[in-house]
Amino acid sequence: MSISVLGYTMLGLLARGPHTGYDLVRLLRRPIGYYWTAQQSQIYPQLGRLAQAGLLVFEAASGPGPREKKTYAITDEGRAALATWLPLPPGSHAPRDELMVKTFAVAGADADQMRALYLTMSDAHADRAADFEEQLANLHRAGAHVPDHPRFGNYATLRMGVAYERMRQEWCAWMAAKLTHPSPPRSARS
Amino acid sequence: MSISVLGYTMLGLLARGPHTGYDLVRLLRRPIGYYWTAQQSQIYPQLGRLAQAGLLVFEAASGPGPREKKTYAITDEGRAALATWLPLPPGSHAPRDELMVKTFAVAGADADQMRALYLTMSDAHADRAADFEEQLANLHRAGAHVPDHPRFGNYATLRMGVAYERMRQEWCAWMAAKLTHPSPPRSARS
DNA sequence: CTAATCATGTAAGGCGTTACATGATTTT
DNA sequence: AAAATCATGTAACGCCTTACATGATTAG
Repeated sequence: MSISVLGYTMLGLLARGPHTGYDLVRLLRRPIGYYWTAQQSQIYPQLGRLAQAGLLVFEAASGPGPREKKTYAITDEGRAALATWLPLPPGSHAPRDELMVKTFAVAGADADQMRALYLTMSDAHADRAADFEEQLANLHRAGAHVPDHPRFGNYATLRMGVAYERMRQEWCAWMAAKLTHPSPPRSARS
Repeated sequence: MSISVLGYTMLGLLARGPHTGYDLVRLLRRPIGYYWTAQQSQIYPQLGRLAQAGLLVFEAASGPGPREKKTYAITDEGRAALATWLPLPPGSHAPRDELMVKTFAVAGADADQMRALYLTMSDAHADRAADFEEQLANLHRAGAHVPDHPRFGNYATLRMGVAYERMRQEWCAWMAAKLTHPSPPRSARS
């Protein structure tokens, strides 16, 4: 009976305005998708559960396909449930950082190959940081850096994204440097 | 048939020396547990699968309880499988950052309550950073900052831990400051 | 005419969590 | 005498991923 994090995530999205399930799939990609993801197949059953709990209502209209198109809107009960959940300390979710697992066991692989991995990851994080910074600049221009702005949530989460990607990029570069031979391997010259 | 990340994590641990399943449960807690976790109930079936694949072998001895105590050791095939997997780019795992979900929907809750949440989290991250820094200092003293050291993997992952906790702490403090009233609410003095 | 977009669902299977179950040895 | 530690497993349930299934409208 209790609502999952995905349920609250969707509630948070619908608190900004009514949407279809299809809309939610798209809205969950950016920027929330950087922090929580869900497959399309999870959305529709979850919408059903939230509606059954009275946190959402929907209006059905004839849709493009064989089924009806349903537009969901949050109810007062839904808003209340969200407002109760938000200030609660987050439950600790299982960390899943595969690169750190590899790093822990780094001694078990070839150093040059591992260095290449960290260089690749460093570049990937740099690219992502640049992307996030651009989005952040756009939001700033739109005034979303002010807490009262309706998209301040987007701004704040993206700020975390930038900080994270930069930190990660630096760590990967540090790691690659550590794995660089102090004197590069050449033909033996005693 | 393919080996899960947990399987490789356990292989990485056993690459350092033979252990029982019980040992692995403990070893998975620190520092790997900061980046990947598993329940005890996952360990034993996984050990069975790895042994069946020929990546591990075990010696059985009479144990304290009703069952035999099995000590697992990595095989050459196991070492080879690990060495192949390590330099591969990590698969992207579903992000699960509940605090960012809450942040995205921050407008839906009372600002003072949310500020209290971010302050609590800021303190928690500061404590964790201090803990990690102490562990890191101990490893440094033991010489684990050198890539050839057998516990360099511990050192490198902890370094990420410190950077992460500091970054996170700063962000939480920033967020709390943002939610602080520019002029605190008093009795109206028009 | 073909492909993409809009739109909603179901089914099978894997992974992970919580809880249950047993029992000897060592520490308090 | 009680509690913690050592030690290995099973069962039920839920969440998530992958894949399947349908079909109208719009864009190229």
